[in-house]
Amino acid sequence: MLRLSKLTDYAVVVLVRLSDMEGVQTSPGLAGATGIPEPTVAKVLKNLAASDLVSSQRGARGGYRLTRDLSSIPIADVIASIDGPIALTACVEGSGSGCESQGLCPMRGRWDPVNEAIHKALSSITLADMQMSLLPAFRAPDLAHPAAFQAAAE
Amino acid sequence: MLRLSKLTDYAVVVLVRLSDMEGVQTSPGLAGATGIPEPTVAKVLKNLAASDLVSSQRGARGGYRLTRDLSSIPIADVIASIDGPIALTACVEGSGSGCESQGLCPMRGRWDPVNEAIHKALSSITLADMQMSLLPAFRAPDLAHPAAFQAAAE
DNA sequence: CCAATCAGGACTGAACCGGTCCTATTACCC
DNA sequence: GGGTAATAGGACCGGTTCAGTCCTGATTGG
Repeated sequence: MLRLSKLTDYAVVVLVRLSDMEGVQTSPGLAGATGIPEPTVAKVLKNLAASDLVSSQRGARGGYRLTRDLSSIPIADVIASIDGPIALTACVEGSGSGCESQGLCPMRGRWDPVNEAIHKALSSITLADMQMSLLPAFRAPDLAHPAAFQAAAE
Repeated sequence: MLRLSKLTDYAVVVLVRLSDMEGVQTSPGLAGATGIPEPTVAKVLKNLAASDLVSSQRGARGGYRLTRDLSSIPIADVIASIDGPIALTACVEGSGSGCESQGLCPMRGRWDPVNEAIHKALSSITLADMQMSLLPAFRAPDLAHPAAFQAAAE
């Protein structure tokens, strides 16, 4: 299944949206433009800022801005920013329960080639690629862009 | 994070183990050989049998057997067998809630290139590759192979 | 006929995730 | 200088999903 968190999808939406708009954008503003609830947008942006995918400016008239072009942001970076490091096994991401302590981990290294292949695949796709794969209808005329199901709830 | 289910890891262990042994193997036998709890092994084998990765023989003296060589089993098949189809978004795997009904899905197609890249990456790695990437110490002398943490609990 | 084994589903307890909210802290503007 | 608008960074709760177990059939060999 390889489930990807929904937050990561929101992050892509927000980043693409951010590239469509000029200047500094606030998180309430982006929430309105994307239809994603404001607290959620804020959470996503905080994570993205911590990973330097966007730069933040505090205070009144503050907001967020892209630090680089969409074509310079591999999707792997976005996933790593929201979901943490890309790895498939619990073994890799320090669950720490008995694996290292025993010195003998049966699955040590087994998934390494797989992780590597996935990481490589995700690094070769940029947000610009994903933006292009969107249907033209959703490519941000004004605010018809995002979460239609959210809009229905309002 | 891209979490992969633990069952899938078990499946790899069992399949590799199965290729090390001659003839038909029972699920209690494989449980003993791998250290994985028997009900869990049985569950995994049922799924693998349903996907034709192993063939089953019922009745007394029955058991499981590999249907093809490890080098002919891409890891993508194992993941699909245990975790279901490989797709990252909830949208793809029929959650059905309002997405299609509205005719306008904002994330429609956005993740397609990513899914495709991942699927391709996972299809290019076979179980034989994963077997080789194991440390020699764990490559099945007798039953030193698997879950060391399980063995410790017995 | 009996025992061993697979088939298939139901069930439960625990972990994870999405989403919200609250309290600082910073910077602009009057 | 004070008020306001915005980010920073947590803590927190509810729902969902998953790992693991068990139970009841169906099948086959002795």
